[in-house]
Amino acid sequence: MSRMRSAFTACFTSNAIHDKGFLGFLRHGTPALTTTSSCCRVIALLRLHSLSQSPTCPNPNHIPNHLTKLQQLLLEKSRVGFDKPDDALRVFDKMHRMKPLPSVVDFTQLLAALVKTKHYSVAVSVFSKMCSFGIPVNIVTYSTVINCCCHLKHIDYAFALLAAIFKRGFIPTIVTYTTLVRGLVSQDKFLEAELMFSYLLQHNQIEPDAVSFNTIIDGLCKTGNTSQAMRLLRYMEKKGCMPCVVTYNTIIDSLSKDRLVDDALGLLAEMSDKGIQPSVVTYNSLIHGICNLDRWDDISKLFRDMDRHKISPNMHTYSILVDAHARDGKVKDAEYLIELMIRRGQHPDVVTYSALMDGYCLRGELDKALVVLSTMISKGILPDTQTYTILINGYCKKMKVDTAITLLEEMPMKGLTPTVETYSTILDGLFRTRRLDEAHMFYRKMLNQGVKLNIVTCRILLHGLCCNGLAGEAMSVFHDMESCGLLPDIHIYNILIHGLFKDGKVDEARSLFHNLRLKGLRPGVISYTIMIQGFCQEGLLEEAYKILLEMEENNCLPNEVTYNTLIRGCFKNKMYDGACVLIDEMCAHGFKADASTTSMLFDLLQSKEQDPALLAMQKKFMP
DNA sequence: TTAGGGTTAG
Repeated sequence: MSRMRSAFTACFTSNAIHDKGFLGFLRHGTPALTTTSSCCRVIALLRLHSLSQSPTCPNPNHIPNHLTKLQQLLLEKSRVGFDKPDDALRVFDKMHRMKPLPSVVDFTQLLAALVKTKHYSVAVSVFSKMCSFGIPVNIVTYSTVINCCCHLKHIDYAFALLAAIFKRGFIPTIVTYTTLVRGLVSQDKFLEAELMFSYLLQHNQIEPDAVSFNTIIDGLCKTGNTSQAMRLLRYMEKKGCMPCVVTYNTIIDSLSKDRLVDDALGLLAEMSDKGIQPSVVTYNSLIHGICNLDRWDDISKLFRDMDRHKISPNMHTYSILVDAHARDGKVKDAEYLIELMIRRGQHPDVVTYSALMDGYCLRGELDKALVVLSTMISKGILPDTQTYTILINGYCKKMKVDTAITLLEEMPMKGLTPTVETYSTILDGLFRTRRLDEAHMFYRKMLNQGVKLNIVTCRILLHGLCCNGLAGEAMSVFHDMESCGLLPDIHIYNILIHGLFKDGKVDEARSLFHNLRLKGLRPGVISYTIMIQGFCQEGLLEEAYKILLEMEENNCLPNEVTYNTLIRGCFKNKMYDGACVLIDEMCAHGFKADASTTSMLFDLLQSKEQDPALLAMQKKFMP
């Protein structure tokens, strides 16, 4: 197991750590910016333009007949894309033999057509052919190819192209820079993205528009800095750059995910004050957030609001609802929602069906999940990585880890790449079935394959070690985690404290618990209950009771599990008076004795022991 | 003329 530890360190030292940094120019005061904004004027002009044009808005499918055949083809293809990249290559072949040579715009449109159908690598190779044939390119061509490199995760190539732009004397535009910033964000390099954006602003290299602000706002939200995203929204307004529906949607979504649904609803109201029309995406994010809080009444309100705005629910909306019901165990309702969406002309996809499968797997009804899978396949919808992960989880929870591993091995043959979640699920399965050596080997394999561990993998690893009596090993892994800069959360501490108590390491458990606040973490009801259980096990009833008082002082109310744990502790330690008081207190809070407490109580009431406190208790419960 | 464009579901 110590090999597991060193492997763990190696993995984390090579991983980038998210930093909750925020825009330097907001933190250190605002430099002189000249954003009084041609961008806003452009937006305003565009708005006027679209308003005045709207009655006779040109048909986007209409192709003017003064264009050459080639131009017509390219215009059409840049709209719909090429089905087969080979077709684009053939067109390119013809183009570069034409005399006179088609214009740079024609060639750039060919690239745009490839981007449309996500054939990024083909676009890059066409571009390099263009360069070697000496076909002229311009800043738009470069920006298009930079975008392709970013999508291909070759951010270094993208920056090499920026260097080439400077070398050839072209001037990058806001689009070029925003594309690069977006590339950095998508590669988890948010700090660099932020640095680049604020540098460009400070040096007046760009006049940021809503899209460029949205890109940074998106990055802030994705790195857990929603409040900074809010500040940037206010900043862009102050600078006269109008936020758009996407700006709001990005922040509303992030707030909803942070469970701050009321703040998100506040932004919805703000949109309406400013005359910004919400979209179905706005509502979907809100519905998702509200579902997570089980505020069903609010969902009906939102649906009425959508109706008022003439916005119809789409596939995402239904999928969110299917998922919420399935997770809540209401699989029949989830099934009904799928029927309803079909009746309303929406087509459930792999996400929708997988959500339903997950619902069945969570209930342990693997057979029904498999029925959903075959329904899905019969409709021509192929399972994806997430579907496999859900099924693998279903099999692991049923202790059928070998079948789960077979599914994992099947994935590459189906063109699917398992994610860290897929691997972590199997790791959990191996630990649950106490196949420790295999868990170890599997973990090594994960690391060798370059799987980037996340906090959930750490939880599974620590939990697996603790449950198998290896709390000491878990502690070593935990210290490595800390020294590698990965921030342990409260769940990690709960797992460790529980494990340490199980191993009889009371002092270590106590000191971890006391360190929580130093680490900026707040113990929750689960943490306190684990402490109570641990102390009770060790016969330290006084300390256990002190924890109960401490949690109340800290406004963390004990729940049914907390009371039952402490009451059982009293029983075990023959503290029958205390148990009686606690039982009354528990009932006064509306909680009940659980099965295990009840059976202990029952046994005690039958007992022939002559303890005066026990006799008093017998008198109380069996008068 | 041509490019970034996002945001939502498992």
